[in-house]
Amino acid sequence: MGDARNDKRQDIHNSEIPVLCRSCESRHKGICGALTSGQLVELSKHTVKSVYEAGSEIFPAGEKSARNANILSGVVKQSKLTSDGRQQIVSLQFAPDFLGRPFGRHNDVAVEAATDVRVCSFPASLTDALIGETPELEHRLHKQTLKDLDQAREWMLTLGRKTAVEKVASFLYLIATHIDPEMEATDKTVKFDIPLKRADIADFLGLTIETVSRQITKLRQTGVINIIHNRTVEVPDIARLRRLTEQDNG
Amino acid sequence: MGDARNDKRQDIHNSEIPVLCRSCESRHKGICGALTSGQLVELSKHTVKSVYEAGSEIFPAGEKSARNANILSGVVKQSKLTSDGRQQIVSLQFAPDFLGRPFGRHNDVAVEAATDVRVCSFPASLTDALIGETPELEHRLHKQTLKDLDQAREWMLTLGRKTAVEKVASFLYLIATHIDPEMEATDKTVKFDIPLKRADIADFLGLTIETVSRQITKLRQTGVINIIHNRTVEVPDIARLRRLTEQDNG
DNA sequence: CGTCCTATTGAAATTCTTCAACACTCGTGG
DNA sequence: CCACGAGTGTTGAAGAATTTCAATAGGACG
Repeated sequence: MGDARNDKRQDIHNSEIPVLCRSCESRHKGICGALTSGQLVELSKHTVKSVYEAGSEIFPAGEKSARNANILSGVVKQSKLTSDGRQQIVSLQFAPDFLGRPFGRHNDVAVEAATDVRVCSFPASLTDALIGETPELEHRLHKQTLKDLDQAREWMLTLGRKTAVEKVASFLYLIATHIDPEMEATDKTVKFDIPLKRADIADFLGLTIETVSRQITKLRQTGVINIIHNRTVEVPDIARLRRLTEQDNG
Repeated sequence: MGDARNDKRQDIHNSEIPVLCRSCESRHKGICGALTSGQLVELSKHTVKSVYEAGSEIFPAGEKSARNANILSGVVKQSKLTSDGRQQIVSLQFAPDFLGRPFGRHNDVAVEAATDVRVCSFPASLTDALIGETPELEHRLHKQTLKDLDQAREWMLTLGRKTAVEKVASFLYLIATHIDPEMEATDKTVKFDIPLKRADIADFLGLTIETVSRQITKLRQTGVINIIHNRTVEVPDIARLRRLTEQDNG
């Protein structure tokens, strides 16, 4: 990050870092990088690693979650429901993102595993206490919230103003660039697995399953993508896909 | 807020508070409440009050804004554009919200006055410096960012999964409850001015002007609202309007 | 082998948009 | 005082995009 505020990390020696945290991405890119080794030791005493199967619920909607977590691997979806059951996915999150709300705010969003997911969870009260003693921790959480806000607003443009093909192209482009950020620049063929099933893609794009399927077919027929298998996609020309995210001819 | 972290405000005496700030809503409900009187004096030396006419640009899109601001009055819209000119409003903001991005992050959003707007602006570098010395300030900014994120996600559900009538009802309900938060509970007839023109409402809802107009007509014909004048609306039964935000029959 | 889950495809129905015409308000200037 | 034009909002009819309903196919698993 090159952030001057990270100075306090200097007192961390590898030998003092809990085994649990040694190889964890959150310690570098995630929020745990704001903590001293002493704090990490304290945190790790209350920490549980767990695994959620694809489709299972991590935190229920509409409750102050008693625990927070860091994503270790997998993709997490957050979704909202209307009273009559229509669903909208409002966020996809990847390792090493933080899950849950600080300050006891309740969050009217259901948190579910989209793929199999591994997380490292700890009591929410502990997060709040650590925030109180470590401004750098709040700073990191704040930066993630700003990033989440940017992504939400970017997606509002997609939901409100893009056509069905553009939406599907935007989704594929989002996944491709999240799997490997380098991918944005490359001119080589790019191959990846879509971490969602069609129903989830539809709920993320504000479309029906059928429309998603038809648009994928259209992208395949025009050579923008190759479908290796339902979930496995090849993109021969990522720049062409990116162009399609904003103009459905092209 | 009843927040224990506000202790440092005890050293503020009214006599020491800059004239500029004395009657400002931001000092209580906004971010300035995190500052000591000394910091307020310092801030006020670099502060400018300005007025923007409805439709004028406050900060351009895609630049690191050199200044930040607090809204004193009026409604501010933030919008995103596709390369071919389609527009989506991603946020409406009211006094005493903070405008601009801390930490020199650039923000790919155009900030415009929806109504006539008064703001109190100051150099972004000063905000960053104050954040460094006052954790409570970052805490308040963080809380506003969390609120913005919740609103963005709520609106994603509206954009992705609601019908045209539901969208317009959601918009009217949003405005009604923002004009006066008490309004949510009342069973009396509620009257207010819509702060946006039809084109803006359309850009906020992901619809066309014509569809917005037709849905407003429909709501009028079914007695859900009375149109006093183009921008002036009466809602006889706010609970009925709220019900319409999630099911277009009702 | 049958069943469940996931995904695709077709045809009809619906919703929303596009294009076009018209109405209202407000300010300017003859 | 009235005419004119710009900006804003409404309405109708035709067209396009997406959804809905229905049928089918493939894979995973007991």
